[in-house]
Amino acid sequence: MKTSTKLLLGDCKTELKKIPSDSVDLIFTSPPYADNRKDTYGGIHPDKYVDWFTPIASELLRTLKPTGTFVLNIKEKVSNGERHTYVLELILQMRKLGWLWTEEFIWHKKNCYPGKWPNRFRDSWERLIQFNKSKKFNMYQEEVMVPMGEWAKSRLKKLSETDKRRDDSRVGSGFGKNISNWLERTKAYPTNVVHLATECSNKNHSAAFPEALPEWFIKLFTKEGDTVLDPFMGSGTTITVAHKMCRKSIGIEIVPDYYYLLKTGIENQNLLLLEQAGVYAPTAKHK
Amino acid sequence: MKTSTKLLLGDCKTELKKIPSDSVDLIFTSPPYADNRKDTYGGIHPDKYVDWFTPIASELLRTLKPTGTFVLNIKEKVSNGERHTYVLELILQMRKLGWLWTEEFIWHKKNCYPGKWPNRFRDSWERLIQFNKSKKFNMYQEEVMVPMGEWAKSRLKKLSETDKRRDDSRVGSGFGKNISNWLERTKAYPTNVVHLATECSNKNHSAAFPEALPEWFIKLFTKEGDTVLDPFMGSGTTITVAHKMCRKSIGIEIVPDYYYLLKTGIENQNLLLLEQAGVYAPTAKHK
DNA sequence: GTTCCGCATGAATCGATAG
DNA sequence: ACTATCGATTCATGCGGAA
Repeated sequence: MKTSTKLLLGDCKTELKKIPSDSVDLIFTSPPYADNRKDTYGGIHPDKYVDWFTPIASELLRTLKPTGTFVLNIKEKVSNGERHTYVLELILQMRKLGWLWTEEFIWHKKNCYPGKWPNRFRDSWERLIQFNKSKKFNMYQEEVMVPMGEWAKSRLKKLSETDKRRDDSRVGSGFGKNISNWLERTKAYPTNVVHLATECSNKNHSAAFPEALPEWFIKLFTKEGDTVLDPFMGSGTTITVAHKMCRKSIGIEIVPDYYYLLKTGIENQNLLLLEQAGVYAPTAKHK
Repeated sequence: MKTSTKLLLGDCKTELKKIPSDSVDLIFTSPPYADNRKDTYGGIHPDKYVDWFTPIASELLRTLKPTGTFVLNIKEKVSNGERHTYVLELILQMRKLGWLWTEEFIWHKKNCYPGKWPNRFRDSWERLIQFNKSKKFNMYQEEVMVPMGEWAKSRLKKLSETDKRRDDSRVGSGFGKNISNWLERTKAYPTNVVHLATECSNKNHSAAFPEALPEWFIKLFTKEGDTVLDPFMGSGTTITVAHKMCRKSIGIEIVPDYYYLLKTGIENQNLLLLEQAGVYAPTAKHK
């Protein structure tokens, strides 16, 4: 299982040129939202957002394999009491560049930012816009199947608890195998709404999105050994997950602190894997 | 409690002209999606959708009160493997006409249409796009508050007891006022994701959306006696709900069958109300 | 070892105040 | 008039210490 993680320090507009054409299976990224991250990408003004993103989108199109997918996590800000239109304009612009707008997934955030205003409710969803280079792209739907509705879920829960108790008195009866059959039959294909909580107050790293989010799309659009690209790496959630899932990955980050933090993190992770191999492999022999 | 329901038979583009300016508090509608309802509005081609809707949007803007709200339920079709862009273009066009794009709610359908395709999942959400005529509009947020999450509820209960004790030792510090705020907090404001089930297999009428959907927005944006308009009435869900909720309403429908069906339905409903009044009012006297 | 509670913390938004 | 900063508002979640 050979994986590699390549990290690039710099502005993705230029760093992307180092990546060969038709080489990436999945681009999953969350670019700085307009007027955010002032310290890094200069806090792009909403009105300039499309112009800023256009050359990057072109480079991304070049690097993606024809069978690959680009998932863009973004949400428009409120500006002067209205939702700003730069995301809508961005989608139209991307199509002009040659991207296909295949789908729009919704990330329904279980725990969204609090607050109260006279004219609007809390914003609890973000866009996950799926673009493709061609109509034929890889999609591994079975990898993200979910347990069926609450009815089946609760029933299974009780069933399995009963079975646990029964299992003590029925060792080796082959009953467990039936259960696993049940489990597989109660799975269904998901929809285009992903319902996940954000990971806040995580001491070590505060990411824009939870690991489960890139994990879901990496499972859906890549297989082991494929290449995942995140041109706006940030704290590196996408890259970390890709690495854990045995995908090759390329991350680009403009802030040195983030870059070096993740570089060290990945190196430690590799070391840990080596250690574990060193620890567990021999003990297994002693059995 | 005087309510009225006015039903108009015809193309809303012309029928809307009969409605006075600045007279409507809420427009809630689900227009025929592109290429749907071929028999009625001629199955508007996706590429012509914005042009077709523009004059209607202008008329709607005229009829709405400055404090009113327009909620548009719509979702783009898949066309040639891509999501069509007519909804995005429509939003941009509406702003050119003078509408403010205040917010986009998501209707997350609990039970969405079944199906399986190799390149996409089932579509389980629709847009509920909120437009306004001015930045100051009526919004009755308390009307749609929801029970807090189980976790917060149990914790708050205990927290408030601690605070009660503290309150005894701090009389007159103005602290008590905050406490009473917290004590009554068993409900929370909702978010901009509305999570409702579709009404499937309703024998008599197949509506585009469940009654709970217009009900939520009617509660949120109008009070009793206000006027609700649905220019694409269809089977009349919005109008029926508005009538039940003691709002005045205006419905426009181009298909005679739908029009007469609802006309009869509303008349029967009124008759029922009269009957009930006739039955129960006298018995009350005998008590 | 559980369960319970206190606390910090968010890709937020508005309105007021200040340059 | 137009932009920049700041405080107030609010709620689900995970962590860590306590019973």
